[in-house]
Amino acid sequence: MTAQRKSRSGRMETLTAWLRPGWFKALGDPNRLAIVARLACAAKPMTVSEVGGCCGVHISGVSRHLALLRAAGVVAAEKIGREVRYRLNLSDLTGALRGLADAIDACEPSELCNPPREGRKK
Amino acid sequence: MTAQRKSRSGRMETLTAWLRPGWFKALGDPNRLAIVARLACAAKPMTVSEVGGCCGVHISGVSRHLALLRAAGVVAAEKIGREVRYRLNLSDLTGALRGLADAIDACEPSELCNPPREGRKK
DNA sequence: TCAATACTTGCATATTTGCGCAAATGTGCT
DNA sequence: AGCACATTTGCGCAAATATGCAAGTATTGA
Repeated sequence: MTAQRKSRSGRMETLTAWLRPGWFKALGDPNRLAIVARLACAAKPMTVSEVGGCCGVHISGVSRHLALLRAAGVVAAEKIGREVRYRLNLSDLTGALRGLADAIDACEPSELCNPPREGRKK
Repeated sequence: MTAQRKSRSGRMETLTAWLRPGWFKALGDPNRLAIVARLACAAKPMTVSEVGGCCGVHISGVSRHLALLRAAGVVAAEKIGREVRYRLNLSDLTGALRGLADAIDACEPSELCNPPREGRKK
């Protein structure tokens, strides 16, 4: 059993569980961040076309960005008729941020933190 | 004056101030995350060679990763003799994570969140 | 049924990125 | 000075990524 302890927000966590490259990678693009920002301030879920207005990218690119954010768990999608409404995964997102912060604080100089593997081939 | 309010952690913040692509990009690589994890659990600052053990990458690659993390403000470096000791920017890191979480929570459906520009040309 | 609308996906292209190797730089030691 | 060790940097390559355009798939409405 690895050393863990109650965090500020009352969860148990291990650092590496929060260190997901794909998650950060999803947020590591200016246009995707613009999309996230746009969704964060939206009163309600937005369609792809609506979201598209926030960055000067072709609608197909926006669609791809949203798909990627969805795959990373940053946003959620719901298909309604011929349109798809995207919204920020609010609690997951803030939960991940605070969880990671807590995990870093709670990190003891003993647990060997092994790298998450997910990236390129070599 | 844009709408802001005291956050859970007592700071004032705007969402876009925390949404820095370069920061997420720095953390969006498996090997760099491994490095971060390694440094997080380290009792004291580590040299490049020491850090290198945590991921199967040539030492020059590790050096580059650390330089990138440093440029992003994730780690700090101190040159001591012929070696360079890297450590996690602990408070900055957790502060950014919680600050962003707070900013997202505090985000009102009114402030237009304009995209941070930093990425590729077009 | 037909056309318009909303979104996704295949493809080609340009750019970025991660990597190893070798050379360069910097520092300590004898 | 001469040498070993630590780190950085130039270079080239292969893989990944972002993007636009065009074609494909649904779905709505006339």
